[in-house]
Amino acid sequence: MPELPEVETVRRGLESHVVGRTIESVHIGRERSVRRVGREAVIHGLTGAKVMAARRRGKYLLLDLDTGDLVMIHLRMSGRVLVEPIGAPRPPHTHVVCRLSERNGQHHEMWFVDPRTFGEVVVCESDDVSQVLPELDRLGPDPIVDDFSGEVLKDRLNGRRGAIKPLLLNQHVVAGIGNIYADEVLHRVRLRWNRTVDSLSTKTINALATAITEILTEAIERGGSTLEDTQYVDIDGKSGSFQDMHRVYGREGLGCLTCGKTTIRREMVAGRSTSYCPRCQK
DNA sequence: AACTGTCCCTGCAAGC
DNA sequence: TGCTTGCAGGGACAGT
Repeated sequence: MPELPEVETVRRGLESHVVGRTIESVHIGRERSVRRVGREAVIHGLTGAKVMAARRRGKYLLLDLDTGDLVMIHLRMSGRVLVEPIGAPRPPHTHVVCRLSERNGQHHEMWFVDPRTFGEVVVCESDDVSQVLPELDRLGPDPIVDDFSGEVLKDRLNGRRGAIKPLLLNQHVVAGIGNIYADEVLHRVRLRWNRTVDSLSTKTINALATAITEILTEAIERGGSTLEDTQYVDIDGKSGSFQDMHRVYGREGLGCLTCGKTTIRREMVAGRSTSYCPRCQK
């Protein structure tokens, strides 16, 4: 599933392949992918616009256009952004196609591909961002692009109750962590998913913040995690390799790589599968 | 205000 | 073999 490291990998691809180019034409194959503002607004907003920058906050990709408009792309569960030469066969579920201006004698298309159609593409005027994309204003700090530390995390957890894992998944607390990295972070800090916030010492919260930054950074360096089912790939269609470093996620029934003395257990927590080592994580 | 459960959607794997 | 069922999951939303 695309989480912060996967989205960051896509952002870097956009930076090298799309920033500086003009979108010459747009085709929308499925209305649902542009449901928020509609087909006409996306076509009108993108056509003829030059992409000036590719940014990211949490799992949200943001493209600044020379027209002053902003593009938001969210991959949700199964979205992909691909850049391929004109004429390359489009995969099933290619819902948005942008023809890019020539570079080094080559024309390319940027595709938004999304089998499960939870993802979306939004285009709006910069002045209207808060109105069209109110969730951006509610995001917690991004551990990579914003200042982030144990102090910041403690502040974000202040006033919140309950189990730590759902809070790590809450984008209002910290932006960018999803199910895979929540489980991996908790394992590194040796915390069970159900540990309550009020049971965590300052020292533990500091360690949690450090693990968040470290794991996300390591995952970015490896191009994110590509799982068997959703087949996340980067903008060139290449897989990530951080899945090889997972110590709990997707390892149910396998031996714990940390203690080597028991097997990884999995249970459903708030509708999400949760993997942990019952010996290492207390 | 902040928590929990439900829903959106498709592809795939497991089970009968 | 071919169907049905369950699972994967981010985030908006409704209900508490």
